[in-house]
Amino acid sequence: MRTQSSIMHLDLDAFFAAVEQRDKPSLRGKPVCVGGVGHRGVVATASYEARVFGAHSAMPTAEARRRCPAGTAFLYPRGAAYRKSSRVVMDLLREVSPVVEQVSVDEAYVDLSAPGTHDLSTDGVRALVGDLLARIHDETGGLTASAGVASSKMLAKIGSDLEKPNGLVVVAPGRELEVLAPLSVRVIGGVGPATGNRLRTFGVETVADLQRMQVPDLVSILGESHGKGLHELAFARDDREVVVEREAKSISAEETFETDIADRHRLERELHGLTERVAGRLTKSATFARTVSIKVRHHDFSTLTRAETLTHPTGDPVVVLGVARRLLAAVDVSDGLRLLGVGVSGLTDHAQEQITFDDVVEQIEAGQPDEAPAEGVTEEVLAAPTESGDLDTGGPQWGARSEWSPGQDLRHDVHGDGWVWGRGLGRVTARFEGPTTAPGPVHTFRADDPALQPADPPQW
DNA sequence: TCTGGGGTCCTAGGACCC
DNA sequence: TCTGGGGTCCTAGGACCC
Repeated sequence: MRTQSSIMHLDLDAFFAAVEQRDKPSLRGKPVCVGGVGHRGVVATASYEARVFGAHSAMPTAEARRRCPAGTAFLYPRGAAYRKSSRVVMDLLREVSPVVEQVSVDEAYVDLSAPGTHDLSTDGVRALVGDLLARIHDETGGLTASAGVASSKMLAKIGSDLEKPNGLVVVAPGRELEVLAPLSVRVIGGVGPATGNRLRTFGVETVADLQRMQVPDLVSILGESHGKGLHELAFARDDREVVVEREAKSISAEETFETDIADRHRLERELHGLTERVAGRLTKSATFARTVSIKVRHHDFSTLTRAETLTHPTGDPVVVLGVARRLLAAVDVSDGLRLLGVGVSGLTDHAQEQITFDDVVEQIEAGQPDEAPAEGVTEEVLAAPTESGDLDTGGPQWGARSEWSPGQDLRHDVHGDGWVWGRGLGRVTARFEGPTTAPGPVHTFRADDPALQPADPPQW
């Protein structure tokens, strides 16, 4: 904990939904849910208008559809559009201080003390961050953010949430416990539903309750690390620094299928597509992995993981696929799988160690040729067409197929720039408008109308 | 029509080594 | 025919975060 309020946490308000409303004027002031729109999808972000009806992040989209009125927009995420606005915001943060820790696409910590030139009095911080929020609004075409500034990461984060949206809370040094005590234990990072319930059975609901607990009791309830850590945080003792760069520790890809898959051949094709995505990112980041894992979810939502560690790091998609196939082969899929995933961990940026002749002999003698693909895996298999189609084209994620997806940007030869309102039965309905136009007209086309093209996100 | 996708960290047990 | 203690690596599962 610092003696000055010099750590800022910034959070963009209902980010995905706000970008959609910025780029689609007809949706401004209306309920919007962004996320998976299929029957197994969940909401990633609900606009404030949709929250009024009870929609929120992580809610099944089917449930959100039930709660929200007709005319509510349900849109696939447009990752490229979000990354573009995110970049603008992060660049603005770096103008304030070079020490910016980006936590996610819409969230970051900033060490305001790093430049050594800012006035860190409460009034000084208010002026500095107030200006920053105004600049973010102006340079992103109207997005708003909320900020908290405090003596620690924990309090800064809590502060940014207190007056959302478009809020600014500066916790003056010395006032931390006062702010913290009456709040729910759930505001503390790391206290989720399970820990919250656990604590409630011991009569602990607020941070003040938590402060009255003895460390040994907390440790017996929550375990060594969590128990001690929580006791510290309850008294606002938090020394975590703002760190600019964090190296990735794992890379993974997974997919929930529209309907469960029991067919091994189809699962193999899915595994192949997922492995391609993972290995592609491995290659792109010039890293190598030593552990390959798969993840499987059954119809009843029971989930298992299986992993295998290689003797040498690899970046070879054929090797990753070979291990993944071997792991999948040992899993019972007869009841069908709801989800399949592939991951790599034990990442190093060193090139693969040179495999010597002796190593190979050793492995063969041990009957464990783990650098070699499993039986039947060949380059040919890897080159086979995949279920997921074109990979990494910057197109929509979240299970969106190459079909038109709700929310997607498009261009029509005559009508110009617009977006997909809905599709089905070989038709696609589009609205022609953009961030700087008035709400525009709607037209319906054949889905394969040659006058219709996918387009890049618009400039606001 | 219940429950996405991409991550991090922690725990616990077994293997193995000294 | 009884059984240490510590450390590390690996696997599997679970809580949590956005």
